[in-house]
Amino acid sequence: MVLELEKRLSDRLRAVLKNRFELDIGSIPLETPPDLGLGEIATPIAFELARKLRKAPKIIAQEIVAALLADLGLLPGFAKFEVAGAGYINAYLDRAEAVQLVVPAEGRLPSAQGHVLVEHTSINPNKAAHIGHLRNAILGDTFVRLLRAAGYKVDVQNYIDNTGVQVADVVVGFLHLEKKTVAEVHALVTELASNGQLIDYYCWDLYARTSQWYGEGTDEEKTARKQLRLDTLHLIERGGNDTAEIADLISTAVLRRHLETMLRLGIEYDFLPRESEILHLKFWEAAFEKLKQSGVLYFEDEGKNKGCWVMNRPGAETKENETDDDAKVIVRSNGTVTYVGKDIAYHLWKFGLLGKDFGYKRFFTYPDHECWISAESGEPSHPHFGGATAIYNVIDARQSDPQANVIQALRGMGYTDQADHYTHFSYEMVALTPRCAVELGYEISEVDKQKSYIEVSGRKGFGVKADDLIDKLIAATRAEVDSRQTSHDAAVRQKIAEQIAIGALRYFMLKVTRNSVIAFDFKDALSFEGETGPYIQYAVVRIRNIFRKGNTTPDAVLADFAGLPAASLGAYLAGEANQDIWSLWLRAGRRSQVIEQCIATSEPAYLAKHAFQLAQEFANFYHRHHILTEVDPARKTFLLSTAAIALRELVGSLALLDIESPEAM
RNA sequence: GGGCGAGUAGCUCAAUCGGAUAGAGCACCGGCCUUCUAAGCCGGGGGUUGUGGGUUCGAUUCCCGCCUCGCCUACCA
Repeated sequence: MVLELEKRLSDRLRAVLKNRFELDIGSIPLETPPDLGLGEIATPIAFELARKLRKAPKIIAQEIVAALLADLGLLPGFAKFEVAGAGYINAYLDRAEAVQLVVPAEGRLPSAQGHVLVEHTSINPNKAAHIGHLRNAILGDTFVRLLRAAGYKVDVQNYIDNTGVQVADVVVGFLHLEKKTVAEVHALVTELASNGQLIDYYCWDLYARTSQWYGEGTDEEKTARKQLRLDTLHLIERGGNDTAEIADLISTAVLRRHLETMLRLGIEYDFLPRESEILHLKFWEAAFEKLKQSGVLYFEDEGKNKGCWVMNRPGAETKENETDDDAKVIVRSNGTVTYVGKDIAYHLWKFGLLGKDFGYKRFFTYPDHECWISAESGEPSHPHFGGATAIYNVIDARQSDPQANVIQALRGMGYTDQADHYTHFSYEMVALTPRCAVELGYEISEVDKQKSYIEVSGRKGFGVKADDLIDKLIAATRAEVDSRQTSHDAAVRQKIAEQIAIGALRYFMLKVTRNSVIAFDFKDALSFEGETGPYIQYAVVRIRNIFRKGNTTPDAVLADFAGLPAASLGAYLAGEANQDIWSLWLRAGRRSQVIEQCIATSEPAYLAKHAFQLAQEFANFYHRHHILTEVDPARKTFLLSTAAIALRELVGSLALLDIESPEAM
């Protein structure tokens, strides 16, 4: 509703400025006044025009308002306009008309065009997922839901680096610390699965042990171990040997665990491109030719990068006949390609610019769709991925440099449109508070104790595993549900506890904007009061109880609502006494506006905030108006309608955050 | 050294393109359950927005200097 009315207003303002002042203003700045006494929509446009027109802003505002009022019929939904302060123009909505716009639909946007590819999660398949990975996946998954709500066709990808050093490190652990053969590793994977034990947990410890082992022993031993690590990496990259087989076995088993963990949070994927295929299907070779042809890569024959193929960094000033030692190495002097090089090839594929494709195999089945994985020679019949018009990479802020290099390469090759539609959806890490680290039994240094947070480290095995956190949250909510829901049986209580726990976790990760570090603490994460998922879910449960006790349904109530005359609607929404009700309707009418804002800024936190504020306004309404004891039947219908719309908007907003709305709590 | 980000209430965070009186939650203090669920509501104290300048009708927001913190900056992936 608000989005629609804002569009009407800015169109009308543009027309007024054109007719009256012969001005063509591209976009009219609109904002929300600080309180409802000053209207619902405001514009400070008169301030901007003051200098251009050589007039006081107040005079300009008065002229604009006079023009708007003269043709008020051209602006359905608006009641009046006023000049306030030094020159603000405040618009007051026709409240009865506005709520009638909210009832039929909210959350719809003019359908967006385009095929979008979102990549998220992308955990190295060598250990269990931890809280940092949860932030990534939850952010990505929520953004996918927002894009789909706006009408985009979206494919969800989870990139799997199954041939990297991290996988190599656990393979070194299996081969040289545990001295296992391929057959023994195979047996271990089977045995763990049959005992209900988790391979990713097993690898979590082994990876930490191996990392520690590299740094132990004499200098000679250290050098030898380092070499062992490199040799193992190369064997895995090459493929077709026992070492690579172990890597494949482990990374596939761990990957499956990651998909299971994420599914607990309702997160699903469409395609899992793997680095092994990027290597074996020679994506890089194809990209290398294009990069050389376009001049993005050049051979350095001087300076510290002598013998390498390099590219200039974004913003680098290139001087004639001078070696740029700051250039990014893409092909090393020994002929091997760096990570960024492979990433450029992969991103050319994402935009359909590489001239090559993966093979595809089925990998994981969700209730309503299949998740595919890359393969050298796949199934004959398969969907096609890649060839997107816009991409979003949910990757933490520490990788902004390599991401910028990939974008720079695309731009350098002349793919400016693609570069413009390449979004590094960056976010800050999840760290632990020192208190939390101590609670988990880690020994931390005096220096770390003074910090407000400590970075988690898979290498050190330092962190909170995702499944452990989810289990802990469910246990905590289950205890609470058991004490409240004595009439429900255990299965129902468990279901409710899971919905609340997952809701709390997702909200916890989403309420903070992307670029702030989350200092994780069990105290905050296990809190279900105040600005949390459960607070919002609680509002939903209360509304459902009203309908249950009132023996009616939202649909029935809204059908009656249609029969209410506009005049009585206006009366129910007018004045100071009803301001909380109007405020709730107004908030309910903002979903489309919020979705649009989230997409424009790549920031799901605005939707989380919106859902919370809506719940808060409902809680306020709930305490001030006792609905079921209202004696005037028409007003009772109106109050019930207010609850019905609040319910619809709360459930709808939560669904976009993939937070379920329990029946009881 | 260079690049990026951050510094806002005791703590954790918001604040739309530069807009009106800088807002929430937690914590603390005081009230509210025979009423549609108290995972709730109401009230209270709490701020020189790191610091010094500048730009202008207007700065938490933009520019410059300084201070503090984090991350990135390898022929690692």
